[in-house]
Amino acid sequence: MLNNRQLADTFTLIANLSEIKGEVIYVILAYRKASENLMSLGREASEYWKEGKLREIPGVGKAIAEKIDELLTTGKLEFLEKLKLEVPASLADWLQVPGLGPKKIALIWRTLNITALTQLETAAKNGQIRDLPGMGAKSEAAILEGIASLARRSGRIPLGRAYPLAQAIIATLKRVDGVVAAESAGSLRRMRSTVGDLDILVASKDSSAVMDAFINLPGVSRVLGKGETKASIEFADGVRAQVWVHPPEKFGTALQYATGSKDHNVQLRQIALAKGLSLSEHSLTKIDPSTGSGRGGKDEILCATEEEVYEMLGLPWIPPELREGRGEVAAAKAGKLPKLIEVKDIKADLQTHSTWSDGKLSMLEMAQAAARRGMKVIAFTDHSASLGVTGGMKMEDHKRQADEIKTIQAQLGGKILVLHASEVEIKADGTLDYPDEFLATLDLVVASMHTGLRQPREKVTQRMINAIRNPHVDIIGHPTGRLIPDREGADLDMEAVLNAAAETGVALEINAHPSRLDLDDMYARRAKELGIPISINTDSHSEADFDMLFYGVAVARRAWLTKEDVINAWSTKKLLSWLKKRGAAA
DNA sequence: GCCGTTTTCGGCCCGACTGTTTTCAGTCG
Repeated sequence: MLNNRQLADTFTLIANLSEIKGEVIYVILAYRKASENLMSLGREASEYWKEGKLREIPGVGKAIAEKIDELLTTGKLEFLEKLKLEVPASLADWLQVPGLGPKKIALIWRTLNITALTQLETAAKNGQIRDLPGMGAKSEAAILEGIASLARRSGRIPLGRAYPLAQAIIATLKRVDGVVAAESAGSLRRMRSTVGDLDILVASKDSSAVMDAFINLPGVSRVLGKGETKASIEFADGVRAQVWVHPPEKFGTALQYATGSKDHNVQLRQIALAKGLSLSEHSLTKIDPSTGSGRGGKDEILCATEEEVYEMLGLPWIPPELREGRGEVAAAKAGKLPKLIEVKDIKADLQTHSTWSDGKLSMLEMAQAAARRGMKVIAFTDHSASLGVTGGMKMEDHKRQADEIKTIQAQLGGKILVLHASEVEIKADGTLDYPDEFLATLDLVVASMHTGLRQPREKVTQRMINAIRNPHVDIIGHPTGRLIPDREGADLDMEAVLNAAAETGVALEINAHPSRLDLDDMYARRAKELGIPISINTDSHSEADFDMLFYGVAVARRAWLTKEDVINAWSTKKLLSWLKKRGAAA
């Protein structure tokens, strides 16, 4: 059974090949839209399919629904096979080359009759590109550069790497004379778990000073472009960044525009149009009814802040994490935006590790570090025995750990409550690492999978559901086991997993470590719909790890979660009573 | 190919930058 990613990849391929073929652009946009929507769907499309409700998926109409049906029934798609005969599938890879688009690809392919990326490289080296109509020596060099940079780049950049880098760039740009403000934009500001490049927006009247500072940042290997308002660079490791500079009085429209997402912006522009306004990164302009076009001059409305932009459209300001075109504009219109959870709402960290397993610090040091960050509760979830590489704890070790907790609790006083817990392994055979009688003695149990993640869907799903059904388990840790950017999560039937969680009331974790961010925002949002409590934990192994919390909160915000949805934001009293009730259910 | 408080046909965001053009096409976000 194909999952959403595989379906989405299929429609992206159709879009890419169709574009090279020269299909009308709106057909291509429709396939792309369907692909994006499949990727951001909280449930498997196959579930909709079983219910005969494929067309309820946004962007899926008659034609695409039929294609999904064929793919899920037969695993193949006649339409795509025919398309590949017309346009070789390897040409789709060429689109990855920066500066190469469908038109140039079609021109080169049809004229030189080559289809492989290596052939393209050879042709460019042999000077065969420069003589094609509309091309020149520079285009040829750009293609070679593009292919080389493709080799350097390893796909999207994990947020955990992009965020600190962007903060450093912003700090540098803020020191440039004349700079009033500098902020991240794009998917980075929306806090997606991976970003394509770093987008940064600067407010200043003097754009050239900013541009100079930008292209001279340490580590810059190439300047990809530089104009009056926009410049783009590549670092030696292949990471790309671009900066926009706008005068302070236009910063609101510019930041709004640069933050996206594309979908969100399209919806805002439509609202603007309905009000007789044209929204651009520069301003809102009244549309002249006689020409249908915007006019500059006195009809221009400038917005220095984003709040003003949204206000002009009759909307409350929408937090960037929600701006994915997933219903936030309609919610804003209806006054039904959620009051999103914030870092300061988090009062408990329910997955942390100490020297009892693979943590770097003692429980006392960890508890003090957590208390310094405003935590009122910390649970030590040192690994269970079977996870040998982590120095997992044997059952008999827990007596001594419990004694140590009594001692440090006395030292810590009322500053922070220490819970005796465990991150117990969901073993490959589906059983838990400790027997139920022992689990019942712990304050809190997190159950996680670290091994056997590549098991077939049915087996790994059943294994997860076993753990969810164990009444002693309170939280499922990093449910899919994905690692960004290296490892896809287990092939879980997430709808079945979420339904089981909804039945038993177990909490699902959003692991805040930027290499995990697991659950992701789509599943976390679906979990909320099903009434499943969420737990945001840092999984800290050292003091610095506690500062990763905001990444997890960002995922929760992207999932529309409020503090009521997250057990770590509950009062200590409510949290303890929830834990007690779960114990009593056993 | 999708969609509907412009509703079953006719729209579908739009501006910046680059390289090739001598007024524009292609790419990108």
